[in-house]
Amino acid sequence: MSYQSSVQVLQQVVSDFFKEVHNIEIKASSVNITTISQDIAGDYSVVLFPYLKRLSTNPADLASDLVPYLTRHGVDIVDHEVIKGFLNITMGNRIWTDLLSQMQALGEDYCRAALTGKTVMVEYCSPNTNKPLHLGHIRNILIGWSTAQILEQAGNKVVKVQIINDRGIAICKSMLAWQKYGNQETPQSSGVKGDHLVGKYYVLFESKFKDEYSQWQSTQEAESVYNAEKKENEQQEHFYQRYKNQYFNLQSILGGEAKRLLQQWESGDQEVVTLWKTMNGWVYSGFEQTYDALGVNFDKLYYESDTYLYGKEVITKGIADKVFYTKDDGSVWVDLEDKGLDQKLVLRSDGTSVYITQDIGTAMQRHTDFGFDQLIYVVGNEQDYHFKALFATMDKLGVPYADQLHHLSYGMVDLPSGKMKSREGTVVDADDLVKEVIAEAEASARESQFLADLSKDDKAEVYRSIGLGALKYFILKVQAKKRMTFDPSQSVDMHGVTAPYIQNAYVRIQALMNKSSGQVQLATDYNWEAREKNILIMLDNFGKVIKSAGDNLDPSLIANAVYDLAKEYHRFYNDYKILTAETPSAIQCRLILSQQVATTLKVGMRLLGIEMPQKM
RNA sequence: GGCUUCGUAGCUUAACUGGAUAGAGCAUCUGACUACGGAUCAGAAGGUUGAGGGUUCGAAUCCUUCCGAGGUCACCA
Repeated sequence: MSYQSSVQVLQQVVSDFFKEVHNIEIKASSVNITTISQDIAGDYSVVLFPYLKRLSTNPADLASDLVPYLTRHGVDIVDHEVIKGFLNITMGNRIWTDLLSQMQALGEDYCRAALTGKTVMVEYCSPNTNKPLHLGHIRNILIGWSTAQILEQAGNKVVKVQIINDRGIAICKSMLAWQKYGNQETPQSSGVKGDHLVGKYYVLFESKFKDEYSQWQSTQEAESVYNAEKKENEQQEHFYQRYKNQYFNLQSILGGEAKRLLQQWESGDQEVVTLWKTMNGWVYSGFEQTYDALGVNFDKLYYESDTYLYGKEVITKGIADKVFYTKDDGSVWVDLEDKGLDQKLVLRSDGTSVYITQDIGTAMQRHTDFGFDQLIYVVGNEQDYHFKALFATMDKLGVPYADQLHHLSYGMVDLPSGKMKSREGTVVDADDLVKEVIAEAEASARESQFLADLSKDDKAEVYRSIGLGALKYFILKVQAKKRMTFDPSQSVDMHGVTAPYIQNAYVRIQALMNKSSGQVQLATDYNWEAREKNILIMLDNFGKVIKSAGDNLDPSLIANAVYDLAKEYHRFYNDYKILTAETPSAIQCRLILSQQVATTLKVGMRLLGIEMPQKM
């Protein structure tokens, strides 16, 4: 049995009306039912505008047919009014009691959708193994995790995966720096978290390379390269900035050594592979700690080192099938101009794979493994073009699931000073940030009388749920596609549109429940107040919000709905007595309403990855 | 420059996917129960939704031209 919302029922009956009385097909889901603002009478509004022309009638006449029909078919309307093209209806009292009783019977499941039978794969995080996770990853992780939870609640089977970019020149840089300057330092010997340790050597490499490059710039060789390759009127400084990558590839000593490591790795050199495994192992255990701290996990990990070869096979087959073409220098390309894109390289002239090669292989591997109905890549919007090209290429390859691939593109996180730049040391580290917000929560919760009798561990758990909740909510309440600014010097808010505000509503209800005695049962003779009906309408609508968040891949919809509900409840709580209400019926009904609010808040926050404390 | 995303109160943002008088929070000012838990509530002030034009019963939302900001246009990932 699943919950049927009152809006759904209304939509269906209105749709039936058009079919039966006017013989026109209007899908129930497209019937526009809206809620009504405070100062206009009524509970729901049926928008009549769209049908007026088609039926060549006016709102008043249409309403005078529709309202009796609705009443005849079980919709209890006690009052109605037509304003412009809006038919505003006020429902009978019983409807609200029935709704609440249905919700109560289903508990948390009232807003869980029926199973769709579909498998959705969500890829998120997907870090490189040469640097620790930062604020940008946190946004990715939270969006990915939350989207996965939402899709599951919406009735899908969800598989959470990531691709780990464990291969390539970047990790070789860290390895080389460690070999040269590391003195056998390990996470155990130094007490530094593994990913941070490897990150340290990556930074060290970059700084040594920078020294080498600037020294080179004063040599004769540099001078002649500049003269040979500069653009007209190009300043020396500007040229050297532009030339950096080529220098790394052509002249650099450190660059040469790093590239040799990469070649040795590709050819399976045992010593290099062992070092690679060891250092990646450090990184993985570091990442694992960060994931734990954030409360997220994955069902399956894919490693680029496994999938890139598969991608190359696909390319080779694709050449035979004329999907790809080869240039004189041996490089392989795909022509995407008929899809409004450009030519795209898929294999280098030396036969090695590039980013897109690996992604083609990975997608196919995943489809073989799980046969997904949808694959969602949670990746920043700087890669919009890459994913367009990838999907277009998959389509050219003729895979039947090409149109089931989606890029959930999210905006960058900026600092007040602008972009985060690792070179300038302005990157906000994920581990530091998590610690900081929890400490912040502790600072504001330490005085709380309600936590006095908790054990130290339980207190820590409360601080964690508040601090982490505040951080997660702060990030998830903003639509994913928007870029956002994060000011690390300002502590995360604890008031207003925040997780603690919502958690507080939940905690208040827990306190009510603990104080209420005995069985509570829904009284049938209770007249619902307008404010209570507002809450009921929100509860009723919550399943629809989840569906919409799933369809749009947008957790912010949940974040906003949960806040609206908490706010409405806080208002209600302030204006009405609950445990000391005037009549026993009122006490019972308000308690059950409160309980269902708490349930809904908990479900909603769980979808955002935020836990609810019992006390705070 | 091509493609692309975005532009809403001082700041951060919402708007049920085209619906009614654009709704919140922060910051500012003023108030509220001798606490069913004050991380709360009520009120004031703050808007030509970047600008112009169009589409229609109706536009922050769709189309179009400007203006402004970001991303991307690697044999990097």
